[in-house]
Amino acid sequence: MTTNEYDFTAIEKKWQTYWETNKTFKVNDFEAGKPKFYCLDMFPYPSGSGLHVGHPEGYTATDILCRYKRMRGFNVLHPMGWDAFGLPAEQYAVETGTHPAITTERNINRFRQQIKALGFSYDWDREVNTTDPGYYKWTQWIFTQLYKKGLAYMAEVPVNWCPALGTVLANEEVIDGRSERGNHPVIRRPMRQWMLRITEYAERLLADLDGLDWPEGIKEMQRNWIGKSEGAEVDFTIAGCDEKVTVYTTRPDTLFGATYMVLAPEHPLVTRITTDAQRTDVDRYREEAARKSDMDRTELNTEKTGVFTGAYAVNPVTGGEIPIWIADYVLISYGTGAIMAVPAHDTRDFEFAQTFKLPIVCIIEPDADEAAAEGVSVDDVLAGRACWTGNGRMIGSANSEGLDINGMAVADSMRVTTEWLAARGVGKAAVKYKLRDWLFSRQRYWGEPFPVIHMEDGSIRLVDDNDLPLLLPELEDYKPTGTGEPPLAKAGAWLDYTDPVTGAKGRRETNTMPQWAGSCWYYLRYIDPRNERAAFDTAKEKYWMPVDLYVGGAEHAVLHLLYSRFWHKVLFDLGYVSTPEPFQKLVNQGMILGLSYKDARGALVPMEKVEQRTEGAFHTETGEKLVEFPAKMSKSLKNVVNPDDVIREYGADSMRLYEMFMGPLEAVKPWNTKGVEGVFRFLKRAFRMVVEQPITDDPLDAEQRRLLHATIKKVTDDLDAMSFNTAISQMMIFVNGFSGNAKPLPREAAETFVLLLSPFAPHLGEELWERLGHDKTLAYEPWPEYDEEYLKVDEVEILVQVLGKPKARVMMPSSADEETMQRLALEQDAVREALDGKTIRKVICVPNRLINIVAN
RNA sequence: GCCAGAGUGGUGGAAUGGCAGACACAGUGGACUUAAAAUCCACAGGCGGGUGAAAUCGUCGUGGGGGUUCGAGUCCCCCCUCUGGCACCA
Repeated sequence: MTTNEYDFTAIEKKWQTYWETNKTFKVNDFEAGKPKFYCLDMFPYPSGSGLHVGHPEGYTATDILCRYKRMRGFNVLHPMGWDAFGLPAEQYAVETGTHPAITTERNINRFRQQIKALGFSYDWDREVNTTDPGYYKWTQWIFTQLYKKGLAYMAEVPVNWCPALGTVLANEEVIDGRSERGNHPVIRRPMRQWMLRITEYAERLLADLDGLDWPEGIKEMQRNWIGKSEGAEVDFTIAGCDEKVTVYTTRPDTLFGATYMVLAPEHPLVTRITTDAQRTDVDRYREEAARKSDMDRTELNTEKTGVFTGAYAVNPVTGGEIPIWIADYVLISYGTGAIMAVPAHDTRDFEFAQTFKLPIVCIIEPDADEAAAEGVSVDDVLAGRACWTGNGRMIGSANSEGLDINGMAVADSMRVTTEWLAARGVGKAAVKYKLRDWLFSRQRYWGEPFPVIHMEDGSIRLVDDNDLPLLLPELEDYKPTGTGEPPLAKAGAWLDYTDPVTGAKGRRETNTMPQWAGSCWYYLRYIDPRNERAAFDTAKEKYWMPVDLYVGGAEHAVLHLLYSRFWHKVLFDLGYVSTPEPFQKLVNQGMILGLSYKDARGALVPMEKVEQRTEGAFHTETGEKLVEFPAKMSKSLKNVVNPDDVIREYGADSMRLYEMFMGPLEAVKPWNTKGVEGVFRFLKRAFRMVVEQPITDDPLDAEQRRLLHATIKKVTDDLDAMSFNTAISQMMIFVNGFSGNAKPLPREAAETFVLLLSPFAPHLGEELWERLGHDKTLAYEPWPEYDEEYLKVDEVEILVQVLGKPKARVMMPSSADEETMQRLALEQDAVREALDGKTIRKVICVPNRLINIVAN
């Protein structure tokens, strides 16, 4: 076995077996005297196509950190599991007749084997699987907790129905009117569905973002998604009847400019206030709007449409009557579903008013400078010919009942108006969120069954905790029914329920939970994965939580991360978890793009049609010269890189190292297999350096010691900052310095280097450690320390600049003071020449760096 | 349209306001070899001048334009391009 070849296949197999049989990475709860470090990867959906190179990117980063933290004395929790419910397995089942449970198991086995081949230091005893009844028992239990707390309810809601998938989708799963998965058309349709009251947590989900160490961009996306706005609700009475309409506005101060009102077509008041003369038009418009999908409603946003109801509302500040219209640019689902239109100062209202010739009254005189900068004529705005949404001075905004906000600044005028309205009982300050309640049911087979029974008397009963898990029934036919009825409606006897005591009958819920359910709390199950009495032990939870580092793709910025935070807060309120937030620090790894080329038109060319010649890449058919243009890996472009191939060719350590060497973890980076060869060469050199060069016990010389300690410092600092690429560069510099034909290698340098390298290339690290004469794993060896003293050098090259231009480079003692530096600099011929005939005005000395002489 | 993030050699990328291009990839030249692979050594931003060839030298250069500074890839203002997200949310 001991050869002087870098036989990565044998080495990697040997150490993977060693770690597995010795349970090297088994982690104990409550390890005394060690700080804890909970490091979490977003667990994968085990698809049929196996791991792609994007998966190991984040996993490698966390694995390096975990190995580093162990060596720094931390008790590290680093688990892995499977997010295995979901649509692809079910669709595959429909197509091939293979039960999803079978496909899922097969895919999981493949994923596990591929992940293990990369040598990650997971504690495999803590593996979880969301489709395991022992796991989803507790997903169902959490649902019952939500229900008991009043956070789960059923409602008839207009949903995103996808006929092709035979299911409804959450708003977040619909992109431009099509399904996120599969890109099928989605239409709106009312259905009775389970909803979760995430809106009740909107304020806390927003406020608690501030304390999280997450990328600013992700936090901002969540803030935008929650979409808090502050304003006022204002009541308008309807002329000639007892009804009133409440509108929501963020600008109550513009009430004097409200010249009409618009209700969403679905607003319940529309039928009651519409006059007979207008009824035909209104009904027709409402029907059209109902048929339109969200996509149609937003796509056609160039032209405003609407219909007059024939009714009038009374403006509470002016007493004037304003016409009430309906238009689909007002959404029933936001605010109160009704707005007061201020066309002079709102672009949408302005467009609508122009289309339908409605009055436009200016009540903000634009700030002259700002208007000029925007290219807007103040006269046009004052005359109602142009819209002004910028700053200005309130005008024409006073009434005879004590409200006068003319000339006030915006903040004041809003406050005064709201107070005036509140005093008369016709308005109040209000806060609104864009966030909607979470549509939580799906018409699918492969998901967690709801632990719910619909009793014959119409009541809803939860399955008793002792009867959980409610197992998903075996079905022959899990095709969607097409009617919106879920596949579980075909489950026969499974559906029937009879109360063992009273004999009351009921039918089980046939919807299943969305894929997000299982992933909402998996990080808690890792803490105590085999607990049969509880989802997790609270003492263990208290020990491990919160997650110290969570790494995954940015595609989960709002969905998974918002849902998880919501469930966590509910569990927190119920006393089951000890922290208000689950994930203290979050890092998003960037996507890895595939190598691809585009032609002169900019069209991407599949890799099979690209021919490499010495002068570059060419199209095999047209002969056209192509330019490199990295693109998302896809089957159609034939640029997908399979980790198995890379491991076979170069080994897992090279794969790991390359993924980290490509660039910053967060950046989007193109894959280039040539780059793997580069790090592979580095590992081979490192191997030969330790194995072939004679190891001596001689002390290091000053230069060697400096390089060794500089490397410890750089690698340590870079690991703390997660700058893996520059840490690897430094190790390359180290090897460039120490390797060489038969050059003696001091033992201290060899051992230290192996320890530094081991988190990155753990198999090679262990192998070299063993060859250096150690008989047990290096996984818990103390991390090397550096000494600043050794980093110092006696002499440094100082750049001498004259007027900022480099003129000379001079070796100077590193301790040289400013006077010495200046004296030595002025001795240089080139410097004297440059200063000839000039007077020195100023000398800037940067110790150990440069000296700049300013003269004229 | 709005909100983030990013633009540096042929390529990936590096650089507490202090010599831009570390470290790699691709490339070129050389050594070893019957040959290739592997390995090792050297060169390597553009332009110009220079030379047998070099060194040396000059000059331009971090998306574009301004500014602050002795000094800007880095800080400030404006603009352009790309990527991601949101999008009639009153």
